[in-house]
Order: sequence, then structure tokens, then C-alpha cells
Amino acid sequence: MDKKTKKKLEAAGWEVGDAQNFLELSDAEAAFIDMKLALAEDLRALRLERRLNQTQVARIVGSSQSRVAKMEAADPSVSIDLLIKSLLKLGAAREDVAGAVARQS
Amino acid sequence: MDKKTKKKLEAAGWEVGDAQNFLELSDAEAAFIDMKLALAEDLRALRLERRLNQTQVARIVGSSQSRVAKMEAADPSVSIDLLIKSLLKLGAAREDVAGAVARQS
DNA sequence: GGAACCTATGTCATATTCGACATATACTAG
DNA sequence: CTAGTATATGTCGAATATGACATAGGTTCC
Repeated sequence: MDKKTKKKLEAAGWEVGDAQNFLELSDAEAAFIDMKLALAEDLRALRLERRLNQTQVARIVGSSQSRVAKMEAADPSVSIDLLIKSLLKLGAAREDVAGAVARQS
Repeated sequence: MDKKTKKKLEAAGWEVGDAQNFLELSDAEAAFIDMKLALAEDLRALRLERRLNQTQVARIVGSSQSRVAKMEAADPSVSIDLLIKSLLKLGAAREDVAGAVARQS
């Protein structure tokens, strides 16, 4: 299994090691998870660009270091709402967010 | 107050008629609400394009008529996650979703 | 009139997401 | 080895979002 596929399954809340269920990812579900991964990648990229650590980002967006780590990992417990709000608070433009939404991760 | 401004405030969970707090909408908050409105508009547009009623959409996306109505109204109780999932299940492409995200509502 | 259809709004019990905290892991410098 | 710094992971109570249901409003047709 390649690295990206593994990431996607984990983002979907699956233990990788599970055998079956591969085909239960509908197109809509797959696209949704992929969007989340792209947004998470952008969040990390934006943070690094700004030379901030996760604790500083947490302060800016009103959250905690651990949640920022989970955002960047596209953890199943983080919503797209939270990712978008965080990106915007870090200064991303709507077009940037749209770029991630459209981009195949 | 124009119609769009009123809609935005309501989407943010405010009673229009409230006097103050006008300036507490940060840029990030305003952009977020606007995205939600754009997604909601697209959901309704897509439904009408497909000539479906809200009950049919509810069946397709796995929800209820009342929630679909709230989605289309960009009700404060609906998340962007739900809007995006619903759009995708109705057959929208990622680019379509990205279009709404970028579009000033 | 009222029956049939569609959409809007209010409420509720359950489910999911949240910030926070503790703790683990990893890397660097002294 | 230890201390300092950064990121990852697990858990929790509180907050928010969810589908479902009831019901209200609105339109069209007879």
C-alpha cells in the first residue's frame, strides 16, 4: 500500500491492517477525505511559511497544540470547518482554501 | 440593511434587530460565513437543476427534509462538512465545491 | 372550502467535535 | 546523560452538529 493511500484510510478513521472494506469508500467519501488531507497539508505549509510552531498557531486560532497537530494530521476528530477557520485565521485567502479543495492531494 | 447582509448575520446566528456587535465579524469569520452561504446556494441550485425536492435530496444524502431545508438556509446548526458531503453526494465535482468556496456570495 | 404537495421552523436525544491536559516520542545542544 | 524544544497521541467533560419528528406556512388544483 502506498503512503498516500495509507494516509487516506487513516484519515477516514480506519486502522491500516484491516483487510477488507476497501471498496466501501464511495466517490463522495473519497473526495471528501482527500479535501481534508489537502487542507491539512496547506495548514502545515502555511505554518512553516510563517515560521511558527504549533503552539503559536494554537494561540492564533484559539485552540491547543494537540489539536493543531491533529489538524495537520487530518485526524478523524477534526472537521473541515475547523481546518478552514484555522487557515483563514492564519491569513489564507478564500482562493487559497479553494485551491486546496480542488487539488488532488 | 440589504438582503445579503441580513442573510449573513442570520447565518452567523444573530437575530437581526440586534443593534450592536456589528464590527465583531472579523475578516476570517466573515469569509467563513460567506463560504457557507455560497455552498448553501449551490446545494439549492444543484437540487433544482436535478429537479428534486428536499425530501428526495434527504434520501440521497442520508438525512431528513428539515435538515436539507436548514442546509439551504445556511442555518447556524449546519456545518460546512455537511454541506460539502451533501454536494458531493449529489454529484458535484470537487471543482464545483471549490468554486463556491472561492466565490463571493 | 380542503386535499395534496413542498418548504420552513422548533425541538429533542444521540453523536460528533471541541479545547484542554497529560504524556510520549523525537531531536538538539551542552 | 540531561535539559530544552517541538510534535504526536490518548483521554475527558463540555460544546456543537446531527437525523428525526411534529407542525406551521405557502401554493395549486378541484
